[in-house]
Amino acid sequence: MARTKGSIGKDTQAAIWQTAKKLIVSHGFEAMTLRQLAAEVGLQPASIYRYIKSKDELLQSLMLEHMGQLLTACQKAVPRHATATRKLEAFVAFHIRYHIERRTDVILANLELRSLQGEAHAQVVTKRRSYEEQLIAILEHGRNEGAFAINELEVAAYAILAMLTGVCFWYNPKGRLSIEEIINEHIALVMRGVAASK
Amino acid sequence: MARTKGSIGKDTQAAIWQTAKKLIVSHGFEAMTLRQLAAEVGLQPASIYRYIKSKDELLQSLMLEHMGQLLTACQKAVPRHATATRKLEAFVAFHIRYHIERRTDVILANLELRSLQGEAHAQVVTKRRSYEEQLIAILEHGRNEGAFAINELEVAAYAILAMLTGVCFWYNPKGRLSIEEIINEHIALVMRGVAASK
DNA sequence: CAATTAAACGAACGTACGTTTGATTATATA
DNA sequence: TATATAATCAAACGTACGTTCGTTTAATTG
Repeated sequence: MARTKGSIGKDTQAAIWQTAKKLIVSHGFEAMTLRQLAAEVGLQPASIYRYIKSKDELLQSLMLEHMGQLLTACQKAVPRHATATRKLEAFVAFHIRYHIERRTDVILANLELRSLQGEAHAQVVTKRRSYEEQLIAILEHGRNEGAFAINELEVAAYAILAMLTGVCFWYNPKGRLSIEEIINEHIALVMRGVAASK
Repeated sequence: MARTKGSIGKDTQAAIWQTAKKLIVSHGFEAMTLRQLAAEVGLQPASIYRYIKSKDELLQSLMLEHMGQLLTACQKAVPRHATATRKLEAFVAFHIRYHIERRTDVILANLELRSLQGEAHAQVVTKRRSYEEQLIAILEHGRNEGAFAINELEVAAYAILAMLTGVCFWYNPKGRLSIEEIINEHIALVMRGVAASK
């Protein structure tokens, strides 16, 4: 056989990416083989190479794309002119919702950074830092306003991000709690955690 | 060559375990090769098999040992008869200190669970659950006392654990903050986050 | 000091991986 | 409808992996 009936490059490309994400998250990047990926997509191993340059480049694409989208989505979701309290609430809600809806991408980006090398690794780290700085800026704004009581902005930011991202690892779509309920619980924890006593 | 001068099994065993942890954390379990491990320890690949039954069994040993020690250490560190507030403070302090001091083990246990299979996987998950339940019990105690205001015990527990464990991933021994300072920041965040308003 | 055990070695095995090459069939274009 | 292009295949390459085997040397024991 060669070209198969009904085969369209765009669809195959999408299937490869989606399947790759799933396999990487469940087995790890190193443990996933291109043969396994090809088999799940319904191709021969060699055919993958019409769509990727190498296995490493596949991981790079997946991670850089995810980080880029996360940054732009965040900038849209958090209001630029508002109180720090409102900004922080918006940030928490955005982060949890975005991360739950793209759990696969998030887990991948968090667990496979060490499999990334060279230029791409540096780029991902830089983008992650940009994202962290958006939260740090909000916390600083709140401290200047007198609304937040925080000694160490960076520690607080890391703590909050770890807490929120952690949802990805236990969230169950069939579970008792809706995304909104989960968001509200976390908003309560975070806002009380940073709020200045009155 | 064969047996080398001054070679002692106990030392080699320890070197293998320690080096394995380091390599697994930095490259991932699947990416670490036994040849690499042997080379760093100063052995031929075959010699590793005097100390392990297989690569998989090595990971199992490392993870089960870590989880077991974590559980017993926790039970010693958190007072059995005290207010929920004191218990929670003790738990936060213990968790951060223990996790920072054994960052390698912790990162390994958190990132490589998916490389574990069968019986060992189930055992690790069970032990992790036991640990989570210790925190849940403290939170429930505090809610019954009226000291904590928490709607969802489990969500709060997961959130707190994620936040505290996150320290392992950014802590820098040469950084500006001491372990005590980091612990205090987190105690502040957590205690205010869960405290009932008076 | 002889015999036994402990701790390593060197060489090899089969397997599976990422990747390359060139041919083959389906769709799009003119 | 003839031609060009897109999408896949089958087969193979070299490499590196986990692991096994039998041997060799160092330390321990009686």
